[in-house]
Amino acid sequence: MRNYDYTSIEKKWQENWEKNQTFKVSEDSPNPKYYILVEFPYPSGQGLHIGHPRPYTAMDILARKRRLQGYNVLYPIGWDAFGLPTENFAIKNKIHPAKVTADNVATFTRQAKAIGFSFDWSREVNTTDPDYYKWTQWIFLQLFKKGLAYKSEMAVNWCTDCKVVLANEEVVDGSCERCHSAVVRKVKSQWMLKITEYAQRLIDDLEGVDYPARVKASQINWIGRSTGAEVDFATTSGDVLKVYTTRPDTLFGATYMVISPEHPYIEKWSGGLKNLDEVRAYQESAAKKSDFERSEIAKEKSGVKLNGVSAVNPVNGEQIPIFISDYVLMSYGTGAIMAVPGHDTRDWEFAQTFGLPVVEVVAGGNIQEAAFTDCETGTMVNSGFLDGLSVEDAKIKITEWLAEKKLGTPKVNFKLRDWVFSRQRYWGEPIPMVYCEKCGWVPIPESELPLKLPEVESYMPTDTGESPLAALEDFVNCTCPKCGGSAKRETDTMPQWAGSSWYFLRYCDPFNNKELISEERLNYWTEEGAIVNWYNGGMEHTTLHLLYSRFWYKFLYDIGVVKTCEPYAKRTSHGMILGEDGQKMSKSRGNVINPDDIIREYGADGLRLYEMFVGDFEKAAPWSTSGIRGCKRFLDRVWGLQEFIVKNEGDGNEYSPGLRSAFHKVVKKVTHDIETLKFNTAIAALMSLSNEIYAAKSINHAELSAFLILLNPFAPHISEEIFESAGLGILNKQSWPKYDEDLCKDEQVEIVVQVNGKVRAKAVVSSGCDKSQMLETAKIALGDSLNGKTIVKEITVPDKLVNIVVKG
RNA sequence: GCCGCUGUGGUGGAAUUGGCAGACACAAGGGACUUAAAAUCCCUCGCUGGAAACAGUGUAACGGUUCAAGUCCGUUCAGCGGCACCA
Repeated sequence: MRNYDYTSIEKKWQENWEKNQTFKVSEDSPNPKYYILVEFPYPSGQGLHIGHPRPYTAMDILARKRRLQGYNVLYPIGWDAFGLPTENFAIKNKIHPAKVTADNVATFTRQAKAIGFSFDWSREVNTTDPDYYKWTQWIFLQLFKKGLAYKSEMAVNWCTDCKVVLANEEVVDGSCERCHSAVVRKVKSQWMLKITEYAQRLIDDLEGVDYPARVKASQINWIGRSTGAEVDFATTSGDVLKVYTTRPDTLFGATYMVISPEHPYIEKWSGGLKNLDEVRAYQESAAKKSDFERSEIAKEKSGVKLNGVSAVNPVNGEQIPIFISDYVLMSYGTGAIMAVPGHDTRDWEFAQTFGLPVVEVVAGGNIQEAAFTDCETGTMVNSGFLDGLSVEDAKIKITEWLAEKKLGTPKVNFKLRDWVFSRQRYWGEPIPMVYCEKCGWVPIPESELPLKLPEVESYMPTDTGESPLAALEDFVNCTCPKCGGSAKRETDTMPQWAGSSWYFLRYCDPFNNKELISEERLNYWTEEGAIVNWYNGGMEHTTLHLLYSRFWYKFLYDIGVVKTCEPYAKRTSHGMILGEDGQKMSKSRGNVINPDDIIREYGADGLRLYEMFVGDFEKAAPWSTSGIRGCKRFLDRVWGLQEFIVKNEGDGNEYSPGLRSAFHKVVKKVTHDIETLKFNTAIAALMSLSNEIYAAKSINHAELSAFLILLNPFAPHISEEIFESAGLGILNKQSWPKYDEDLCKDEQVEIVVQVNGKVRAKAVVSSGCDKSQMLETAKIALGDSLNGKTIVKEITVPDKLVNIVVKG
């Protein structure tokens, strides 16, 4: 027997697959389709991270299994290649970002191929390819035409280090998701996408898809739906101050109002304000604060009373003061609130600070001590016609009352904000819009797509908040497509999330330059309410890419480009691979593992097997060098199985009697475990089976074939090699082994014999025997230990256990 | 604060969903082979007592349901993730 020379074996099979285009998929197959998707990587300069192979191997296992099960499998890959790190690297090293991208893609490709992923490389897409981003731009134009893309002057999140605007989703704990630098507010004119228009559907349609509960919960949480009412408060200035509240039932307890420091009424009222200087000073200090400072919870409530204007509580006619305070956000609801200090914690704190009256309108707590916010148990008091009602009933009654008096309407609100879609950087898709003094914002004609990124001298971001493209006069100056007059191009580019919001569609028809995707291809790949059957990706994208791409897909559905309203039928999420020290891998911690080193030392199959064996796929797992050694040891033993190969007796297709049930059981286990992402237990079952074969010192062709096919998705190279050298043919042309439920059972089974729930003996019975036989055997096994005791109860579980309950 | 999740040996983790807790590995210890080491193979391996058979005990803590609880229910503690001055 040859040595297990994994390096040359892996190379041999990778070349074989490439030459034979083994994993190339076409639409003319008679087999049922199955579309498996992994998140395409951002090709960074560091090369493939040791964490990448975890999800990619998992879905590769599924893809290989599905092919062996007779499906026409699409398992594609591509590159999400626009982005800041590439641009920054290009600036630092004075290389064009396109060149940096090409180099990085080459490295990633080499590494991915070396791990033996069964991607269909012929469908590779790259978001920075003009033939690709032509369609990203096209989608933007459709959004604009439907009024879902608009330019707006607004306070945005500005990363001081990246010098770029961030979407809300990209701000984590007040700092930049990517570089962790401080994020400040900056007023800028930005392209926005109306994702809020889809908020309700993004919640509702989660019902029909198979996502992990935590993913659904996160998205619902992020969208943040609440129900309540908008209520109009008249002011002494003769205006109507509209507020949003989830607790209209507490209206009688509203003793003051608060508006955001950015509220437009402040300008309107400025003439009549006696303390305008104080108000202005507060507005300024609020504007200076970063989002993080402003949202710090522990801090004291601050604010300024507006002297010279007050409001009237519509239910009881009482005059109440109006304050400005930064605890009221302009971006949520109406930017103004009615304050009910008795029943809202923030209002209570504010009232304490400013010595404002606290009125109890829901009995059940102690409002001297703290706000009583419970909606379940309280009873309405001090509330006129609401007195005596439960909170729930009071909400209904007051809402009806408000509607009748035309003072308020029921209202649903969302925390979700529109998506800030402009980035002031070079390396992104140009936004295909021009600004004309006469016509305003005008889309460029679709025939001019793609609007290519021009070559520039300097990619340096600017502190002024302008894109580097703004310095290019040839690019900026253009003619208005509508009136032919002179106009200027938009110089901001799209965020990285743009290209990834629809890439899975392009895989179905990657070279179509007439349409985003052809009708024919779309029909072929769409089924059962979605296009992608199974999408695996990181939890960190739950409220970013996953939400964005659902939004775009719904939009494409609305304009008739796709056939279903959800893109992904099933979503799963993998855990991270941590460093050996249990910390996140990072250069600064010095705990980074390089996949190239691992492949050299343990082989691609060893790496794949280890990453699948390391633990629960959905949980984070620390890297372990001795752990991968164990997996390599198993592969060595698999190689060693070749010593025990014997010719089958009989017709040559049968498992040997001694291993028959073991094989059926393992086929069943591996078949099911892959579907539920329990790769670790599937591998454990294969290890056990291998140990049994070692004990038997014999494996016939039927057994070897089944064993190798089961192992193949996990360790494709070694399994193909042994399969071939045993004269069994080409493994990837075989079909997935079947199991027989009846043959999974052993003829004799060991049962546990308990007395009063404690194990007292073991016994062997024939499988499936009846209750009386089990009891009889159990009593023999117990011997005379039951003497003198009264049997109270006898419990039997078929093929498992007998429990005899005794007294005395 | 709200929402979601998790807690099992020295370690990663199993346990057909209520039926022998610790599968499969890793680490450790002992042995075989070797001049030696590596590799490989064999044995031991939750804790307590015992030479052993075995007995007791044990799944974060306490309580409950049940013939039977890691699994179900209640309370508490600890940790992780998401949201968060969102009215």
